[in-house]
Amino acid sequence: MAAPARTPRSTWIEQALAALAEGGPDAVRVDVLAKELGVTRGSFYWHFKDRGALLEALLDTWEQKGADEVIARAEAAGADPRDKVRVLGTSVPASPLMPVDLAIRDWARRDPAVAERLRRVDNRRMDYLRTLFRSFCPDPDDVEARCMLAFSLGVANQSLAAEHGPRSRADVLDLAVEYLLA
Amino acid sequence: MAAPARTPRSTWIEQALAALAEGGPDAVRVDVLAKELGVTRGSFYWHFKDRGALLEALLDTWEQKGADEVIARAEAAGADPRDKVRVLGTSVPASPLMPVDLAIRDWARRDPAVAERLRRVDNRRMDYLRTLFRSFCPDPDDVEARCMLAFSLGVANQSLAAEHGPRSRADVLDLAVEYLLA
DNA sequence: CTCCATCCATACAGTGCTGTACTGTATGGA
DNA sequence: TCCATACAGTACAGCACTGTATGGATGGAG
Repeated sequence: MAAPARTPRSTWIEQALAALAEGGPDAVRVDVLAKELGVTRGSFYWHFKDRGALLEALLDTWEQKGADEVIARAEAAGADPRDKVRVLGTSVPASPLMPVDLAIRDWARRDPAVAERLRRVDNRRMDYLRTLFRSFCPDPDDVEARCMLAFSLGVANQSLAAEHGPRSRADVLDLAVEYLLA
Repeated sequence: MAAPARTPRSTWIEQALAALAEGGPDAVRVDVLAKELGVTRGSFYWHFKDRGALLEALLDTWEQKGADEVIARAEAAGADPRDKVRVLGTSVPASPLMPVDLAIRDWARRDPAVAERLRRVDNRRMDYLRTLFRSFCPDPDDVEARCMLAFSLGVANQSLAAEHGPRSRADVLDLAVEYLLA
């Protein structure tokens, strides 16, 4: 048996995801991560060919669980598709994965390979959303419009700095979701 | 009279905005801009104290015209507030300022000073949106929900990689806007 | 014509990061 | 006991970029 890894690959990837969430891909620096993990870069270059390989690995893990985690949480909400949408409305903005998501979205704007991954993940999410809305909304155009609005709401929420007077953001989010479910 | 500046401050700022739009704040590099402009950094350090000063100037100019330009375009659309919203729906995604906007939005997530500027601009925009929706929508909760959705749509549109089958993105955008105007 | 302000070039020191080569070191299996 | 595996440390070369110091060049004001 091999000795248990002291700083296994997955640890580097996790730390990289955190760095990505905080500062974007440019903040994913090998020696910064090494310092945070309390080791030197000697360890890193045993696990990864180079910095690019880490970025690839990071995107791989994100792409795998990017769509599924959110969908699973919604599915756990019960039978009513409207309830599932409501759960998405409250859990998505609060998710710790959201900052990673936003960073990758920004990254995708300038890296076609990342854009391609994002396309796949977004399509999976959008397909799921459509199944939810279709179940209580007969007109396909209407479904598409509401899905687009719902998805936009989830994505943009974190980025919007606007305030709402007496209302909290969570209140407005609820109002918006109910508007889409009407 | 002084000789006309060969590479005036404003040129540096414009180029910096382009770089920001393409690669985020980390891509705003003094010597890269200098090469693009065909001069050396000697010129830059005559106009600006350091790289930080350029970033500040860049944010200043963005903040000034960030809200007003979009609003002006909507106001020029005629008298009907619904038409103004429609104009926003088609002109905002196509605007060349949109990439800058998105880059700043991402930047704001990690820089409180940028976040503060964004807050001011977003509030100006949101206030304007509210006046539009209020004119044909009596319930304040409803106004807030629709404004949030409309704003989200505008912001998220560029970042969403999802596809819509037979429909084009522009089609879906139209559908969504009409849904909000119903 | 001369002077001064404006603008740009050049050269240099310094920093932060990458990647590579090489050298330990702890652990478990043969 | 010896060796291979899985890490981790050290040292070095190199690159990209920053900021500074200094020295022109150019053109209008006097």
